[in-house]
Amino acid sequence: MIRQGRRKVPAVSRPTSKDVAQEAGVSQSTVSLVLGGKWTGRVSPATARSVRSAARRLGYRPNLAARNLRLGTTRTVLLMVPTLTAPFFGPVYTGAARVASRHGFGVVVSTWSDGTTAPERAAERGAEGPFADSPFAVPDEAIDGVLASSLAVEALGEFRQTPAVMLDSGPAAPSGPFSVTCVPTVDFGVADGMRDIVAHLAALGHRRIGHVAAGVDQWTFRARADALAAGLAPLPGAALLRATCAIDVGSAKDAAARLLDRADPPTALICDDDLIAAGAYKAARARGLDVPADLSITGFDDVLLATALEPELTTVRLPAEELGAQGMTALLDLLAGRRPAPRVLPGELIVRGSTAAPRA
Amino acid sequence: MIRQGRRKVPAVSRPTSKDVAQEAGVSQSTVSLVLGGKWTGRVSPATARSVRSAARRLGYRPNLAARNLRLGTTRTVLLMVPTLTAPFFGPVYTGAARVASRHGFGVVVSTWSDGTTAPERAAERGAEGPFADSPFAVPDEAIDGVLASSLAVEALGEFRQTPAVMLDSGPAAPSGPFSVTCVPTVDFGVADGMRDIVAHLAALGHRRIGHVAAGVDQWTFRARADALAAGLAPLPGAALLRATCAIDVGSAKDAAARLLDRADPPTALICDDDLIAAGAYKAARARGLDVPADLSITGFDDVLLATALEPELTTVRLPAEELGAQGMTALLDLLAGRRPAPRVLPGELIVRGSTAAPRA
DNA sequence: CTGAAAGCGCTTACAG
DNA sequence: CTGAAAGCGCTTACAG
Repeated sequence: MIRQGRRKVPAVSRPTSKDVAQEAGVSQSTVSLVLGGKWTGRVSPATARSVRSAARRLGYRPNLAARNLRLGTTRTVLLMVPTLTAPFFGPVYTGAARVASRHGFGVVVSTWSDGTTAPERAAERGAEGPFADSPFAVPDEAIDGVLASSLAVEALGEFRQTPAVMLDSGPAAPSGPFSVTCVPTVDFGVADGMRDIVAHLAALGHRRIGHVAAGVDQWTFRARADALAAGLAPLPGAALLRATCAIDVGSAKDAAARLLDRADPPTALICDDDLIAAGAYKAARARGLDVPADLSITGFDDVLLATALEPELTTVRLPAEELGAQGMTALLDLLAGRRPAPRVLPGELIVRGSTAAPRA
Repeated sequence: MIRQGRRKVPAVSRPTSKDVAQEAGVSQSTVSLVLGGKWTGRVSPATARSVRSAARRLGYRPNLAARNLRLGTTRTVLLMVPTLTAPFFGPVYTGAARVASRHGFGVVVSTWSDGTTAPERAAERGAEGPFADSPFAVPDEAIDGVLASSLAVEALGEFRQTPAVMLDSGPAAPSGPFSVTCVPTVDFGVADGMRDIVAHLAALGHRRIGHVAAGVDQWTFRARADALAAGLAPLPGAALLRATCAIDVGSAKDAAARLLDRADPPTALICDDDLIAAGAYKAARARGLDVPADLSITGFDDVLLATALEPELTTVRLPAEELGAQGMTALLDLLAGRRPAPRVLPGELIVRGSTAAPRA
């Protein structure tokens, strides 16, 4: 009986394929063939039946570690996202896990801004487990591929050998150890979404626009800023004011306040994220400004919060769950030796109650 | 070279402990001893050094499948939660993953209400992978233990052999295949939290109280209802009205509306969840009621949404991340052969802007 | 149609 | 202080 330092061996050990073979009166190979679904033409139907019933009787489940060792595959994929505490990435996980499970793959997730930083983690793990020098909770040998949110570009260096797909990182090469051609991407059409927002606001009559921007140097936010500037440029008399903040309600409130407290405040606030929009609502309310009568506000993402706010938020819906699903599909393609084409998921402008014509 | 149906073998295979041994001019056993940290007194410091540097030079990472097979352990734990799309469980995961990673354990998560039901999943997996008859994305052989949200009680039957810890399921026996004594629990002090809410509202002068209750038959919600009734009972002239809903904003809005549209509407609404409170805000606004002047509203959980609402929500903070962390600590204790005592995490009343004295 | 055997990469008694 | 060997439970040529 194996006995590891801190762990008791289960009272009764689980049946193996050898046990099933014995029970069915056949060899281990036959059991493997039948249970692995590769028996047709090689094992008689009667034998197959008896193997199956023996397996059921014994409650046999194959040992995955053994299979993985033999096959050199783990059927596990790593999802790297900044956090699971904020609203956006839960659905990304859900979508990814859905398609993974459909193909017999599991998903483990690694986050790096949930309180602990990567280096701290490395130290923590090193303190206890051997070989624990990866900054991530999941060692790279345990996975077949990685699905990484764009923020993870540098971290990807860790997994140089591992097939990867980048999420929302833009069509250009991430500035890491990778070239364009080797990392497939799935992106949102954020530029189109921003153009739709600008067009919507312009049609309502807004000309002085404030941009409450996420202070994160990332393709997805640069693309938003660029599209906003481009969309506003042709409008006669248009002005663009910008304030930058972290992606949280408090920081966003402050940034919005800076814009609203100007001598010439904007009549509309375009926010890079729904969370930022929530902060903008607060800044408006604190100044007695009615949304949307005194101030129009827009968001990005369409997370649950967007419809919980009052009035409900006009925003661009980014299909987060679909991002996870498409990303996983691309990764599975890659693992199967195919070359997935870059994909773009269109954002959709959802007009709700937070936008209206500016006061005359 | 191994070659599996759908997967290419990596161009250059990863170095094994045998390669390291050769590079360092020692045996495989010595490599294992050194890298496993069990060498002191058994291997000379000089040899240890040379093994380490050989490992570094080759970029050696141990093969986890092999280690798991040998040790009969996976150092992986399954977290079963209803969803990762709603706000509460992200932090639970974060807390669990944090302590797990500190002990060299990984966490995989399994959700069952994210669109797909368990039986559907089983069918899906069966369609592709062999042996895929578990309803969960993670087969039970691949894990050492499970951390399960109370909603998962029936699902736990799947993992009869596996050490488990229940989260927020109450101190009594879950009505599944387990008895009290065999499943450790970590619970929230929801009854105390509810008592605090009632006391707070009563002190403000409220007597007609509406309970917008989650229509889920679960210990945590039954405990809230019981504590509410118990807290109100001694108050002279107190009345309790109840409406039931699903835990989403739309359903909650309808339930709150039913209470507010009565001839004798309540002056305060106690909601079982912050999401439900958001629905109550909407029902109030739709009727032109000011919160908190015309109607006080309280929530439960203190998710991000609570401070995004306007006015900010008075609620009971349930330390979700701590639940995950404590649960994982208990599970790790269990795996180490210890008997973790049941734990209760106190909720804390956070008074914000959504509660005030009723109108005279 | 079926079985005996090799081997995936580790860890750990055991023998020197 | 160090090495040779067994064995974890699978899958897959290979031989009958």
